[in-house]
Amino acid sequence: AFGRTEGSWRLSPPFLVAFTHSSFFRFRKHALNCHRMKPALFSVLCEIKEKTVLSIRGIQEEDPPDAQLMRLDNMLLAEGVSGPEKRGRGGPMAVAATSGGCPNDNSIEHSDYRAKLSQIRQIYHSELEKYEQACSEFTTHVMNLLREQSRTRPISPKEIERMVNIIHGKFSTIQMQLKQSTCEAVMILRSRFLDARRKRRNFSKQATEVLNEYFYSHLSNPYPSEEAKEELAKKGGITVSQVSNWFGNKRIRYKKNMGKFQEEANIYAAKTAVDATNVVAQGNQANSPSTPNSASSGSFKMTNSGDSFINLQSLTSYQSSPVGANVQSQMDSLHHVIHQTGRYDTIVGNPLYTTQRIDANGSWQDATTPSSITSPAGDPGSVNSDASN
DNA sequence: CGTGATGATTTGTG
DNA sequence: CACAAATCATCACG
Repeated sequence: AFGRTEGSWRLSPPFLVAFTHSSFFRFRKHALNCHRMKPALFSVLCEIKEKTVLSIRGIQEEDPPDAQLMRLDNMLLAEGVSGPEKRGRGGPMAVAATSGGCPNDNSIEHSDYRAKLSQIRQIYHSELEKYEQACSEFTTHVMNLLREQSRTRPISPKEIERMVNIIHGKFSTIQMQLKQSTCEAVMILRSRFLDARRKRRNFSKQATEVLNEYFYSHLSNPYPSEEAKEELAKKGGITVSQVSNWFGNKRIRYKKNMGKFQEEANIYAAKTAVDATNVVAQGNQANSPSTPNSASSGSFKMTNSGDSFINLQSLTSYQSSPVGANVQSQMDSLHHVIHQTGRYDTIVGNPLYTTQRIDANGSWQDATTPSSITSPAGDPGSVNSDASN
């Protein structure tokens, strides 16, 4: 009767047969109860029972795979399969819309993942519920049978309890199977999602625009702060980690061969330098070190004083005395503006001081270069004399 | 289909 | 943990 409800659980037939057979006795029960030998028979049965039950008693094995079940439980909980039901299931709707106005493919993939996960969760929960229901049903059924039989044969409450425990044990192993397969499904889904995440989609025009703008206007120190990253992420409709990835890739690739990026650099520098040039030009004339530029330098660390010094040095014809390091971003822009306005004809295939600036410096990251700070006149115009006429 | 561009991941370092 | 560098895997284009 039990196996009929759902074919999937594997209860061994003998386990069930023992109880279904009891109906066979039913029609004789009355006769038996009324039999005059019944008390005697009962006592005999009790006697036999007395001997056998003790031997059975010792087999109260506690299941050792308890730890594994805990592990599965924990994983399911961590994966959000078990635990509180979060949202409506299944629907391909409901995407956590990104703040940017851009169609973000990542969220699409994510929602797909979520949908499938919730599907798994739904199945898991319904199965679990079914199991529990069936378990309690079966338990009460068995208990009723045993109670009924206890009138004809000796059955102590302890035994009933033990029986119930056995049943629960059986069902819990089934549950564990369910949990295990659910875990597997989640793992498969997860790995597939990770693979899918690796599937790359190019950023939107807007995103690359914003990122490149920042990169080339902070070329001497292209390390956006956390805030700046968030800002860029918001503007570009991508995540902060994507911004970080982008800058990591960009830095390494830019450094690797800068000639390839010259055109791009000029484009973006010209784009952002329009306002910066004015400020710089004024700043140059006034030569005021304390003028805080508003546009390009937000909240930056600017720890590379050596770098900035070299930058300024490369423009000695414009800058008579050292200025605050926060002007350097405008310098970066200015570099390219000069390229474009002054020597744009010769720029092709000839990476000028931009290249050499980086080369002379070695890298962005640790721009200590202690030598040039104390002795600025060490190698005066070797690098930049041609560029700054 | 080959190839460079490009986003993401991995590995190693401080 | 942020970053550099190497590497992977896909995209986009001829």
